[in-house]
Amino acid sequence: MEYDFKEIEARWQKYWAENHVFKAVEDKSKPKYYVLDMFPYPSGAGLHVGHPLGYIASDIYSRYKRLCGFNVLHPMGYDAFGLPAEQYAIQTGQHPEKTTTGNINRYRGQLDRIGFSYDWDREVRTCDPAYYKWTQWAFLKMFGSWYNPETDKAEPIETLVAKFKAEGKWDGLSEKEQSDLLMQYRIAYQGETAVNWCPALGTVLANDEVKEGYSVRGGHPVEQKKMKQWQLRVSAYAERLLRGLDDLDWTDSLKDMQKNWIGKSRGCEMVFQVENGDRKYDVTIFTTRADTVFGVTFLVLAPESEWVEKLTSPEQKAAVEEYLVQAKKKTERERLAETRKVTGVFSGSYATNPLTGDKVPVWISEYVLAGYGTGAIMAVPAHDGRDYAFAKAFNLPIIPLIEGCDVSEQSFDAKDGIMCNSGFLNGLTVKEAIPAAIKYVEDHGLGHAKVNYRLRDAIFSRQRYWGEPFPIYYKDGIPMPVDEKDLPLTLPEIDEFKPTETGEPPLARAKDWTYKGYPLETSTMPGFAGSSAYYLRYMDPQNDKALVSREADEYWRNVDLYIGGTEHATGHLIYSRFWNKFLYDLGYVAEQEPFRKLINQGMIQGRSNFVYRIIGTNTFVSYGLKDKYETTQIHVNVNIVHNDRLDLEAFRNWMPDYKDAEFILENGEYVCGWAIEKMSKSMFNVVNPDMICDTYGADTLRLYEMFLGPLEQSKPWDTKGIDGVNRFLKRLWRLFYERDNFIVTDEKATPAELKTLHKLIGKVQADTEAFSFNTTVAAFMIAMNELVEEDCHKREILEPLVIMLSIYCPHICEELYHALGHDTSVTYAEFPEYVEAYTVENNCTYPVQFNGKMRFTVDLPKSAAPAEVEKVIREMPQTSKYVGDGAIVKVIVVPGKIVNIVVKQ
RNA sequence: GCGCGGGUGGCGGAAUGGUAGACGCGCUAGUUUCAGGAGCUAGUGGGGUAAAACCUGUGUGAGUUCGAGUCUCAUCUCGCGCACCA
Repeated sequence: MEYDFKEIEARWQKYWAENHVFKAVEDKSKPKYYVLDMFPYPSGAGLHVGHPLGYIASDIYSRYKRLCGFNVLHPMGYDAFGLPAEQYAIQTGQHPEKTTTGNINRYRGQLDRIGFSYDWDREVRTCDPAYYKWTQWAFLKMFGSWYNPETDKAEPIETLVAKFKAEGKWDGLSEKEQSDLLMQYRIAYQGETAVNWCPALGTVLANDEVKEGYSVRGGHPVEQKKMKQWQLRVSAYAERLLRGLDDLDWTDSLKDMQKNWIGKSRGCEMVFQVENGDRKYDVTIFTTRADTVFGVTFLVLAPESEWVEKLTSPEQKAAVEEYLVQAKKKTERERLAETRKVTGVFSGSYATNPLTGDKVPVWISEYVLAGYGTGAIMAVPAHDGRDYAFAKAFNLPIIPLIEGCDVSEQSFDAKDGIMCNSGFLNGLTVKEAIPAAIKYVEDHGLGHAKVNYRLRDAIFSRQRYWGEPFPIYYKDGIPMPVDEKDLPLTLPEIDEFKPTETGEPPLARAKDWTYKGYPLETSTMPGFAGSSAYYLRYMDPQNDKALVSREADEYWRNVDLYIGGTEHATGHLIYSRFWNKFLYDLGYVAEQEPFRKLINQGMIQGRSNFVYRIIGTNTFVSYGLKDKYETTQIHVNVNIVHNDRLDLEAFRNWMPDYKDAEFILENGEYVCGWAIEKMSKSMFNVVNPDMICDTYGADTLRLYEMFLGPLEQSKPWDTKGIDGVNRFLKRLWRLFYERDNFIVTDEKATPAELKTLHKLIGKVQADTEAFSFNTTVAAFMIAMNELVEEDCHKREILEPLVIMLSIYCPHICEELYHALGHDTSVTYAEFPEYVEAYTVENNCTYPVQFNGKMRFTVDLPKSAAPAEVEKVIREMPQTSKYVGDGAIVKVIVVPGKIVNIVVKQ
């Protein structure tokens, strides 16, 4: 009987589905384990071989945990709202729901072939009204809540109203005024800010959706624009999001990314009095270097700062306005490109240094950001590189404040040295001077210590169709929440998916888009809305009374292992944590943090192949000979290349242009060049998992993806290496079958066979728990080589082997497990127990004393020549003069030969 | 500029401070087969030898150690993230 993977895989996949083998049911008698993949956006291109990498890893771990006796929750779903389906809809008129459903079905088909152990009964789709009901529900909760700084958590807005009433600030306000007041406190609020506007997409974008001035999706230019938008008060959670990282089992690099994004900085706000003619204003600045206040030689305002208008003198008005116009015209991209170019304009007014009484000019410059701190800074050119560049460009004074520093060429930014020219701070180190200066400022009522965060509130509106509608309507212009009982507020049908002629979002096209006779909000929610709490929904996906029931939530709690790409570090992974903390504050979920352990799988890159066409001909020259000709390098479809050898016939048939291609061969073959590039259609290097499943089977695919290298590393896909793991499975099969005969016996295993097995058990256990899947696969191969060598066909060895291997190759192992006489799925088997005694059985440990003080333990195989060992021990005192009392000496011996002496304290 | 990871054969990659290159691909030779993008056996870092011995070897340079791919410092280089955040 041959290893017929196609038949085997199809049969067991059907069996698993029909018997709901992977169904997760709350079971308080078992410990839970929640393994989650970042659910995919179902794009039109389908899966390539890089996508399932993380899914395979999480599946292996899920199956491992099941064998270890855990009740495993391992669900899957789709992040189904999003721009590409909508862009496609605009071009073709095809409803996004239709394309999305089509893509989901295609994804499901591809996923099913790989043999994942998902509980598909728990599938969620973010575009399903039964699902986005709870996205809208969470939004309503955020709209109806505020962040109470005293209790340091979110609370219902009613507690704030009560507070206002008690303070006499509420009664007497009009309905509009009350709404406006509360809007400044709500967790989900509407506010006017500078947003990333993408004209090509016709929508605003969040900070993490923009990269280097272009939209992440589509790569269209993005500009800054002031607009009224829905926002989430993520910034209120900055400190908790930062502190929460400490308890998480995430990589340091990912934590650093989040820390960086949150951007906490401790400093001090200080008030400078500014005179514009005879009018006086108090301008507050933010600085982390309060100690340098004696070196302030000017102030700088952000161009968008509200102070600009008030502090511009009549004489400078024209110049300032000219500058503002110039600054506004620039796109975000141009600003970035001119990062080091210094621009600015004098406002005409002067500020008084609160410590020295000196008068310094107030300038306006782009290098100060309106959105951070107070939008105004005190400039200390001697000790800040940016201020220095500005001072040099506009010829402003530079006062050094640290003994012995040289500021003739560049500023001295380091935070060390002794202060000088600084009044009462003279003689202190910088590290002493900072708190001393802040204390002085506070004591004299000139300002106060202040912590700032770079984390901004999340822009939550999108001017698009294919997203969750906001459950908000406008009563005489006042935003009002839709009643909870009327959720979900489903997306209306519209005839076209473009914005309206007047530039309104597509929802404005909907007929009767009203609630209680009032107009509804026409924006929709962004992509991250639906993905922020999906892990909670999996716990209780059919519940129509709550996002998740208390019972389900208290059993599953949070995700124990989350696997996904690093691209979500500052988007989804921040928003989800925020969302979860908010729900925690209101008592809806049991855990503060959603994802306990997180692993970022690396990208699988493509391996492109090239052919070399001699210029002006249709002749292609083999790689080794190409330097003798003038050639152009052309991408060739990797699927018609094997081991870098071109299939000439397939090449001629590939494209009409190559029908009559001629070849210059080396050794009778056409050798292609190659390079590692991103896997993409345009480079003809996309490898489809379906194709691998057809040729080699899902078990081989799973094994090979893990074997490629460490999970977290990026690595190239190279189909040619797959033969090795495929061979491994064929050899496994041959341990069970010889032709049509089942050859497994009940014979007792030999010590050598037991050693092979238990070495493997130990390695599989340790490496799987450490997520080192590539070395685990290698361990299986080593064991296989030994078993083939030993010609072992014994149940005692093969059964535990099959159980362990089933986490990697479930289909073939299910088949073999049943062949061994079992009638339940291998999923319900137990992970074999590791017995150390079997693996050290061949070694001897000799404790040795020297001079009655030292003890040597000599650990060596039996086969080592005793005379040789004795000699070493005798000679040791001479060769090991460094050995102290109580040291343990270990002699490492390979058969017959002493290799090294180890000393351990 | 700041922060975080990496540099090991022809390739992907292994190595609790202790035989560097596991395992796999590729390659070489042999063998088997009607055939194969098939199976089996042996070899495979470089130099050296008939074969051994031997020499050399983990980006570069120092250091710690009886012993360093691994630890420390410096340096070069690649990748990623943030980026006028005061």
